[in-house]
Amino acid sequence: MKKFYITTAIDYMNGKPHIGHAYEKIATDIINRHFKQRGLETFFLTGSDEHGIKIEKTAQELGKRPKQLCDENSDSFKEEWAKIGVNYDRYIRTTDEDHKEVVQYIFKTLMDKGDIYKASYTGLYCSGCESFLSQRDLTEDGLCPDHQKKPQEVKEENYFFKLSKYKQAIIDRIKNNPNFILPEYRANEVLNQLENTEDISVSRSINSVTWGIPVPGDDSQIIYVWIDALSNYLTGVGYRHNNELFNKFWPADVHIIGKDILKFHSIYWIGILMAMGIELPECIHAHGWITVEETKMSKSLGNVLPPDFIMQEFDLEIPDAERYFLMSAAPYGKDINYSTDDFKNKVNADLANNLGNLLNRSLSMLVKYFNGEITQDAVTDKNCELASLCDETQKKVLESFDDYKISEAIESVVSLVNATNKYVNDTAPWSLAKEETTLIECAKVLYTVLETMRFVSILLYPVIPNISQNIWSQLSLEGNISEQTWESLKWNGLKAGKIASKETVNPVFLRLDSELAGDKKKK
RNA sequence: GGCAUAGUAGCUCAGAUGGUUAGAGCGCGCGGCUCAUACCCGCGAGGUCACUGGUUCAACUCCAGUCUAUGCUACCA
Repeated sequence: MKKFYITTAIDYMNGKPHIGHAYEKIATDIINRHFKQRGLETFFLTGSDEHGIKIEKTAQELGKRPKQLCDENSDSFKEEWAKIGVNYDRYIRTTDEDHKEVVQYIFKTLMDKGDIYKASYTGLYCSGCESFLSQRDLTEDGLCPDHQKKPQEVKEENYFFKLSKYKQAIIDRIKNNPNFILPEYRANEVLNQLENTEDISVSRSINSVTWGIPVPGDDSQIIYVWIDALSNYLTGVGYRHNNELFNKFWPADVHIIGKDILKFHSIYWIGILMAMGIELPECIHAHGWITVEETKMSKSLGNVLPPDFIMQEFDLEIPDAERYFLMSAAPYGKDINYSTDDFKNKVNADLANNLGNLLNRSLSMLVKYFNGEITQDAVTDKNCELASLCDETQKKVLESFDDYKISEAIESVVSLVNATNKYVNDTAPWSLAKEETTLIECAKVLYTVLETMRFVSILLYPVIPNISQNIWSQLSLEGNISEQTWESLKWNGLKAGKIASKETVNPVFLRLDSELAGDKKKK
């Protein structure tokens, strides 16, 4: 069986989760669910990045121990992921024992190999922050933005990674693999940055950071958080601790990350793997930001919104609409904007009016004209127009997901739904039901529509799992929709028999009432 | 400052290798249907394809420049 290994970035635990974190996890979850449907054995890794000076400081301010802060925050991340339907296989924490071992092993191996060496480092040190600042952290006057003081030049012994040694190999890798970095235009940025790449410092003095993994054999140094963090992708699938798992899943098929950390993944991480002689990931996919009502979210603006804020705003019990909007509003990779109106319009139009109403009208007719029963002679063969459209649609969905283009996949299914609504209008089963002679035609039309709905529910399941399950149940189909694979996408999956009654037909997604939304907004 | 990407209907966006009247969805107007979640279907209005030049029989599509937005990077500091 083929495998599929997908990861998210691990989130930094010095704060609570927000919608930006959620966007990435949802995208990853959707891709993962899709590939599982294809019959691949999948592994979905997410987790938290827990070391470093900022966490140490935040914990101190709150009067907590760093580990305690991370325990609390990682719990709230996990809670949020459960709320929005993110189903991962492992939640890794960089404070996990197996991870610490892996990081030290990597560091030691590279030291032995000579790819990590000791050298002195001159940096700008702010005594207020108790840490080194880079040029770009400073204000225009060269002051520390937090303390309004000029940082001092301090010399420190550090360990360095010989990144320059792998520079050319990284450049070649990117140039020879057009899909290595997605979206493609980001690859240029990375190549640009590579031009000026030098060896990087991979440790910090214990005098500036204590919360981290010590350099093996040198307790005066702490391993740089990025080396620590990036290695999670190895630990997460059992590197050095579960060979069977590791051999099955490594290398990663795709790292889903934000555009802000592309450099670390496509340069540092690739360099380290090359130095370790470990196979490289297939693809690094960088997504854009979410803006809310055209405003960038930031802590300083105080407009950081929680992962489920859309659900909260509209009092939604399931995350489907939020997932749907975030993934269909813009192509993955670009920035997307959330606005209450856009959300309402999009979700009402696609999920309630087109998808939900289609199921509702067709099942209602089945109940009304046939007592909810599909008779054997109503089962149509696959030569009908809609059947071949279902076939085309699944091919398009497959192609879109090959390039991780979620919004494109959604669009294909939505146009199938629209075509089905048109089909119902054109064939007018309510008229066919009036004459005894055309009753069988009516039955066939309804079967065709409901069978199409079965396709739609499977195709959209990765995005809207709860709504899809609801459709699945209302069609009285057996089993759970999460177990359905691409194999189920064959015409005539819906069998003859009584599948619905007046009581079982219910809207799968109600229109968002405009007045209700208005009230909520005023709060 | 350098490099990159983008600028297409009111809004969100599609538009390989230049070639008939520039597309979709939403919104808007009109009409139809009545099975349905005031839903669905059809028709229509609406665009100097950022701007200016150029190449070409022909440019939204190629070239140059300008403006704007965004990203990466640099330096000034």
